[in-house]
Amino acid sequence: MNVRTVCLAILYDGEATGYEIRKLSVEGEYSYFIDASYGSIYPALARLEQERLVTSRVEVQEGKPAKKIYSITPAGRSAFIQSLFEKLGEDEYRSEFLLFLRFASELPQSLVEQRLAERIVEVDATLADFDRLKKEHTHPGDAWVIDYGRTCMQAARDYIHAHRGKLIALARPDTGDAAAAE
Amino acid sequence: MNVRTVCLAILYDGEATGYEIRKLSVEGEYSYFIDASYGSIYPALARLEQERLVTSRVEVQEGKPAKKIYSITPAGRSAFIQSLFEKLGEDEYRSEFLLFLRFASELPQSLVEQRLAERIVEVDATLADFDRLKKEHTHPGDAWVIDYGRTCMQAARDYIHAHRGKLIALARPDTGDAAAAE
DNA sequence: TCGCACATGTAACGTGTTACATGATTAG
DNA sequence: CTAATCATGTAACACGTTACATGTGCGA
Repeated sequence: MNVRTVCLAILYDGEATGYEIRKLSVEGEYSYFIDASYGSIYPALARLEQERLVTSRVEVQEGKPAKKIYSITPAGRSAFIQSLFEKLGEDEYRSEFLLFLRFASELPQSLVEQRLAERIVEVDATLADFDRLKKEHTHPGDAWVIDYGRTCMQAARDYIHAHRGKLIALARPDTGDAAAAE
Repeated sequence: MNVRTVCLAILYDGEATGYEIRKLSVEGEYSYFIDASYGSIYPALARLEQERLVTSRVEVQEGKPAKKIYSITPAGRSAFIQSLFEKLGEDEYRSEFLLFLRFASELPQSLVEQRLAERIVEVDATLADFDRLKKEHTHPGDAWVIDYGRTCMQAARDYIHAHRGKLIALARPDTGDAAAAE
């Protein structure tokens, strides 16, 4: 899933500027799909405009920089939907956190304990964010997808909570200093 | 989490060749962390050797190409563990499947139904793979991490199974042809 | 005999990030 | 007065993938 596709998906639901798309992709509902920067969004939108899949109009504002508002064209809509018919890319999950936990036996107990506690707090925050998102959702499929994410997150949270003791027991008892390597 | 770090993690548990590392990262237990190709692994190993974090020896074989077996050095071990003390990168999850489902209302019922069914089969295969992995695991933290993955996958599977009807109901009734794009 | 498994490596290419350039307004 | 928000865009860089180059032995 590239920035291009995400731009089309966002514009499918309504107009937006590059600035807004970036915000959605970092903080909004799309942050669970991608995390795009300006350096990728602006060129992607320019290319989509060249290909006539989106159009733009400039809105001058007083006190603020001019906005370039993008809209999806009928061709853009059908290209996007068409892409959903084609073979989808595989889901991918990358977790440095899990790599860290895998090496719990080589790490100090206090660090493992701290990271597990932090993670529970983070997951709870994400769970709360899902609730906010659910209130704001516009798309009919949104609620389903948000609840899917919610269910997985909740399972992760419960697992960590229930089994963290086992991992902490595996870790190296603290020695006062933080020498754990070797 | 880059290829470099994954190479160190794999070599932490024992010697391996670039060829084997790639296999582990694509089919093996590391495939849940990364999916690296030769084009990234060989240069990464060469660089790690330059930095003295790994060493290599060549093993000539009859009938097969010579192997270059890499081992981690004490400096490599401590550099890797040290990296786990530093702030970890965030987990990331990218799913074209969820993007697809979000647009269920724009897609034909039969396609949505098919993709959901396929996904259940895939998740079941992954679940079975976790069981295989658990039998083969060497690391003490492995079992915990595998069960974590298992728990999340199981929750995803159950959710899809229980709620798929809702999404299918949202989709466009089939018309015979596959015209769903506006 | 066709293609896969073994095995290493490079070059071209794609895609995205970070940092830079620019600049007014507003909230603390 | 300082930092953040709004707003667009480019250039340098990092990192990874795909395809190419090379070659043997084995099973279907």
